[in-house]
Amino acid sequence: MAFSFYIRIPFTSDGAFFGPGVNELLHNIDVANSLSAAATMMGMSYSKGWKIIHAAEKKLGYPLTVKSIGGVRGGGSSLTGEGRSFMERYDAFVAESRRAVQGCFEHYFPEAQQ
Amino acid sequence: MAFSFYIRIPFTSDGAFFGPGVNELLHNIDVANSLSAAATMMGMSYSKGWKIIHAAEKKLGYPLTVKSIGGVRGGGSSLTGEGRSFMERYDAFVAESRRAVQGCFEHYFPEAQQ
DNA sequence: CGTCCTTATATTTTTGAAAATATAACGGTG
DNA sequence: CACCGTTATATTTTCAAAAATATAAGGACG
Repeated sequence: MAFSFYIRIPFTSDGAFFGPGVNELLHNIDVANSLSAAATMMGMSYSKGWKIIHAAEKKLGYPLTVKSIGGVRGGGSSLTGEGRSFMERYDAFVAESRRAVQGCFEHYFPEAQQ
Repeated sequence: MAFSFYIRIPFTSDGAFFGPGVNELLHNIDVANSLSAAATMMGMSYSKGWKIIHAAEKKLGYPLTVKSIGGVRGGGSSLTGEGRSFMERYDAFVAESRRAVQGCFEHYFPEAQQ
């Protein structure tokens, strides 16, 4: 018996805006330089990916990605400095939190280990 | 800006079986001695409450509640020793985990504090 | 200037979860 | 023995979230 562990960062009380979904999108945008490709990589429709990024940027008040339309290869997306920073900090935050929670879990549910 | 924090404990990879919902149900059953009343207390239909408890007990392989049908006041539900233990340990697990995650969050997202 | 592939939305369709409803059994109590 | 409020389920209905589809615009490039 293991445990699953999700963290989302809501801006206000009206819902989460940053979680594993946005984070994975940012990672994929960083390698593909394309939101379209990033979404496809994770089996997500472009329109959903766009909505997620759009909502996160709106809540944060600053862009996570820079976009271009038209031109070579039709355009593309890449991370802003703030976008990369947010992604990296989110990664570290989740990894560290996970270690702590895993420790708590093993303490309180010893019968669950294997 | 705050963060939200959910922990669920899945038995296998096929989904969570114990989370805040079951936990709150157990707490309410403990004060009301009734699953019906417990569900109502949290704006949940009886049938949904029953399904949640039923699924958790099935996954765990032992009962969290003892039920009686008919008799005084129509019957009722109360916690088994294992049910109370699980609930108490879940409470402690979540509280301790939350403190740790809050610390991580403040470290990585200092701009989010107030 | 027509072709590509992308971003950017709006709109429609699908689907899966939640809610509501229905029915039965049970057993003290008046 | 009828009543009441509960557990126990199965079935139907509602509804909101997700997915799919559609349409437009942009700009390098051949």
